[in-house]
Amino acid sequence: MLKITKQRKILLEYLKKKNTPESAEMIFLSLPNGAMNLSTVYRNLDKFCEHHLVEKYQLGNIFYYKLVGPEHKHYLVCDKCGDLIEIDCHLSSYIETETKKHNFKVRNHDLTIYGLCSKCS
Amino acid sequence: MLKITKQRKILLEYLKKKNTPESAEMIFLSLPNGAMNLSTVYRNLDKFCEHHLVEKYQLGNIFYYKLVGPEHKHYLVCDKCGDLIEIDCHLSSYIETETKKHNFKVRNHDLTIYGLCSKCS
DNA sequence: CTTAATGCAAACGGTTTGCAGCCCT
DNA sequence: AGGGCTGCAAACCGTTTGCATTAAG
Repeated sequence: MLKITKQRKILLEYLKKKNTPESAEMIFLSLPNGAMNLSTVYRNLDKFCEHHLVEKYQLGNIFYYKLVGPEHKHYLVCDKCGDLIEIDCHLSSYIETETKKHNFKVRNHDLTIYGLCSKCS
Repeated sequence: MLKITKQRKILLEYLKKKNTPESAEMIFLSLPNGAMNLSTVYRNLDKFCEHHLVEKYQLGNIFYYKLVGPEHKHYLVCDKCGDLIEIDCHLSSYIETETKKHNFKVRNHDLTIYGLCSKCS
């Protein structure tokens, strides 16, 4: 089970408010000074992932974390300003037919669309 | 324009044979000993990307490179053995409708499906 | 009590970069 | 001849890890 520590409460509370994918460093810098160590942020985010409380994405070389919501989502990433725009996932039937062809047992999937947002284009 | 050097010929020839996504290191290790430096592999792969000869993917912390083909493809990635299985992309209409909603100008997209391949499950 | 979580600092590893010399054109 | 390309080694940077200390159950 997951021990409830001061740091974990702070982290979960933060993630609950900001419900967009955020990097460990973004989170760390947003927290009150000295709230916890950067490695604690990393370790706890990974712990949360193990317990399926949080999902881990990857954009560029950076991992982004987000509380798992009831709905699976994807993101439009702006090349210029880096903004993330959430879109609904309607891929289940496509993924099912394609993976069945290869007898592949799906665990997860990840779609990212790159381009320019309305402000930047 | 792109200067034709010994190293670039070797690289392109290699990519042409092996038409699956490969990491810089995989490529480097596959080349005859001393064919070129690792940083030359990286620099040239990136150069090729700039010139749209090569596409750059990202799986885990590693970049994969592949000669651009006429068709856009996606990959099933096996959690266990790391194998890549190519599937066709049928996402254009989904992406078009979703991005139009947000006035987003698409440059590229990337779908990766994780799970277990037939051998490993 | 005893086991897991934390802080700190150092390591990691894939990728990038600075620089001197070399090679295409 | 000159600007791009290469090799080498060092830097980079987000992430991970080892270890001594602290706190949760």
